[in-house]
Amino acid sequence: MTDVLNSLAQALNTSNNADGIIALSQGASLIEIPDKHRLFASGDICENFVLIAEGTARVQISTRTGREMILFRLEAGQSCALTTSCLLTNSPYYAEGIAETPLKLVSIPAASFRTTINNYPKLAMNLLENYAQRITQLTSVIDRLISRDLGSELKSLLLQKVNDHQQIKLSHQKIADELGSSREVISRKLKAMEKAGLLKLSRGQITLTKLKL
Amino acid sequence: MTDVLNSLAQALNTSNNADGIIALSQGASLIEIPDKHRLFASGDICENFVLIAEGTARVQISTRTGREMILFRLEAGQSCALTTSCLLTNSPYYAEGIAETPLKLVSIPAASFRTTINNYPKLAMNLLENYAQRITQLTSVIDRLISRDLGSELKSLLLQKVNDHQQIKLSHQKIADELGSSREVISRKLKAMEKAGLLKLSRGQITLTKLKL
DNA sequence: ACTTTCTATGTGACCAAGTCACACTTAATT
DNA sequence: AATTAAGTGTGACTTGGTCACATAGAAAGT
Repeated sequence: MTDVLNSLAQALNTSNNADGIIALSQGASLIEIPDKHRLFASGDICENFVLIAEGTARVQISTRTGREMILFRLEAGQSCALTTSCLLTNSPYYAEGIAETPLKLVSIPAASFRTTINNYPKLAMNLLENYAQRITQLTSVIDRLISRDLGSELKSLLLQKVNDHQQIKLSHQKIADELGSSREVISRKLKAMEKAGLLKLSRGQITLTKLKL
Repeated sequence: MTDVLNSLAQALNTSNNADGIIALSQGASLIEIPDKHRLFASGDICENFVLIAEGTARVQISTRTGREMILFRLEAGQSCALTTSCLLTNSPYYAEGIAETPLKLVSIPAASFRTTINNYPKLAMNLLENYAQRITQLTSVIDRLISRDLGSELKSLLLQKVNDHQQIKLSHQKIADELGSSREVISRKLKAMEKAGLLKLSRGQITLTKLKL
């Protein structure tokens, strides 16, 4: 149980709010999740409030045809806005959550969550700030989707993911998933950029030669 | 000032939390806005927390080429999630807000907002529930965008907007704006549906004949 | 080393939707 | 009646997504 408390304190950044932590911890449990595990799927009903104590996860949405798009990532100390949203509106998930590393989660049953949040403003504030971030991120995703300028989206993703040796170690499929596009389209765009001398392609890796923002 | 308090109480649904209302009202003001007025534009910095006391507004995003897409609408008693989000993350608006009727707004300067929200959990809870709704709506917008099945989107919009006489009184441009599409595309889709005998087109109005969900 | 089996990539054909440019039509105004 | 503005129609073109494959490279087993 000390683990749970520590994780909570660390995650919520509220060492000075022991009451809140104790209250929260009634019914709370610490869960360990392996890498790549699916935390929730589209259509699932949300039954627990979840806070990430350790690791990172991604939240993505996908189409019938198997195309995916990453909405945002969650780091330690963050709660999933979708989860809270589903709890508060009693609606099912629209998206799915996947562990990108092994995770430690603090899980609190919906019932305890609803009562606790009323008593502990710090938690509410933490959630609010979290929401604020997500709203901004979601709006920017929409902005990207509606603009449909895949070329520049691709460029900035490459620049964002490039390592110290001018390399990007991602398959075309992973890139497509990040951008909500399809593998073939990304392959073609990259091929064109290679022909233009901006980069060099090899299996599972892209090496930038001239590409600047 | 009584007006402000009444609006606040009504909007927040917190008649039993007079303290909060009074605290909030320090620096708060009641603003009247005419129909069609632009409340904020993309790139604006947010300086006030805003709560709708009366009327409705829409929040939309637009591209360079002039295409628009409605993200969600705000009714009386709701705060704009984008506004709160911008306040909390200190980031500019990504979208714009337009009055769809004459509005009465309660406006609270950013400074008062930040301090007040810590003291009044009810307000935080109200905002949280609001956020929860917006997250759901934004996610569903993304879902629609990524699926790109304009045909069925169009159908359900028509069914949603149809009046008692099987008519929809919207220009093709307005429909395109709701769906984030372009006028020409909507015109063509509608034309095709007319040829298929599902509806009848006339200037500024569509009459459904056979269309069912 | 060789074969099987993944996973990653390349490519053509086709389709859906957005963009551009412009014509045409109906309604409102002067 | 003439003019203006708003709404609609349409062709040509472009981008991006889908489908159906072919090919290539890596990894693992025999």
